[in-house]
Amino acid sequence: MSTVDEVETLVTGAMLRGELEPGAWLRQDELARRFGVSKIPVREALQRLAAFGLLRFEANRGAVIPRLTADDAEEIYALRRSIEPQLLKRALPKLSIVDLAEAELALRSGDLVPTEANWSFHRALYQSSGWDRGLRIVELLHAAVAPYVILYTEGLGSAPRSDAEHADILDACRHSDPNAVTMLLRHLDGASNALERFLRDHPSSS
Amino acid sequence: MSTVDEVETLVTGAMLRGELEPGAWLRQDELARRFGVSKIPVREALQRLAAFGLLRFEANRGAVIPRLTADDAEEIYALRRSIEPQLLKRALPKLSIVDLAEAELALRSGDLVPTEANWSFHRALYQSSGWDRGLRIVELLHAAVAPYVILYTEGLGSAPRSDAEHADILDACRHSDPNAVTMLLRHLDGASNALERFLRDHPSSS
DNA sequence: CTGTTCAGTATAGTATACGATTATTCGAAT
DNA sequence: ATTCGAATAATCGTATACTATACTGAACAG
Repeated sequence: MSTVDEVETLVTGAMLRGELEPGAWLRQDELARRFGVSKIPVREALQRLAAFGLLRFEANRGAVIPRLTADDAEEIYALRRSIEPQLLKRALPKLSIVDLAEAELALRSGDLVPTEANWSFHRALYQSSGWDRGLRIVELLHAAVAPYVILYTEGLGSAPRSDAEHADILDACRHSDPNAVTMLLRHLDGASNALERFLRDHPSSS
Repeated sequence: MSTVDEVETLVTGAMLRGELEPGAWLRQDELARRFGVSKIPVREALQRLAAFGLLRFEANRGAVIPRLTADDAEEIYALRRSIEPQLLKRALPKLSIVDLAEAELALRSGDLVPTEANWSFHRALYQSSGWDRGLRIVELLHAAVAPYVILYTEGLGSAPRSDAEHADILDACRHSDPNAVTMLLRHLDGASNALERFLRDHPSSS
């Protein structure tokens, strides 16, 4: 695994855990020091993430985590709803014991940040689809909304509604029940509505 | 526009025009010399493209244009069929004179490489959707299949079937006819089948 | 007191340099 | 003639170094 890969993993993880707030500037020297490398691999990793809009390079000002508008959230969830059900549909007949165990583990791990646990759960169910591009796109869509999902769930203590839906989906997956796909769609609808409502009520100060 | 952006545009364009064959190695020094810059911005641009799977970095061997399997093509077209109709649907009521003119221009420009003209046409119809992430994802999916589309259309002289479908779609768009969306879907189905058949008949030597 | 100019500082962006890894060449041995 | 291996060349990946741009704050003018 190259240095660039490692830095990318670390930064993506930080985003999924909500450690990088919207509007925050990523100081290249600081990241380089923190990871014990030079700026070069740091910049290359950031460019990868910028390719997906996970952060934005502004000329001579560096990389910033963009603030999302309600429209952004609408787009991101539209993309997720387009792609994720297909990933699940393809993975459903191929789901292994390991996949199911990982999904269950993600559900039980109360210590994880909810957004990271959420992605672990979804990834476990998708990873056997064999569609690497789609999986990667979806991961970064998750990371893009993570900072906001954390904002609106904090205080709620790991949304019980979402947890229940996850459990239901996992149950259906255990029986290779194709209803899992429509349940996933409804689950995404709920998440989408919640986030869009939050963003309209709390417009990020530019 | 930063140096990295320029290099990225040049390399993406080269891919869309099919100037970079599958399996080809991208020599960083050579690209740097060709563009009159150092390796650093070249590598950063390549990392952006690698993020989408448009090329792959192999440890200590550099960046290579991956060969597609029929499964890859299936995934790519599944993603395109998921995303592009939505882009068109959203753009349809907002299509401007300029968008339509650009689309028509792309149809008429017989001198362009077919894959580049094809993307010009589609982009013209999608760009008013306001969904930048989706647009970007779709562009790179186009670029990913371009080398193969060129292979199987060469000799055929700009597939007349596809051209006719484009003309029909454009016509529907002019009247804001929502049928344009289903026509687009069928168009993608046709392209998908053609490419998958080609790849199964001509499996790329690893 | 407010606005503006002008150093000084911090940071980004790119070029150069160099060790590390991989590919290639060429001669020797079978 | 073919294969093996060591020396050479080519290329990558990253660190260091330099330049350019943007931010900060103090001195000054209005």
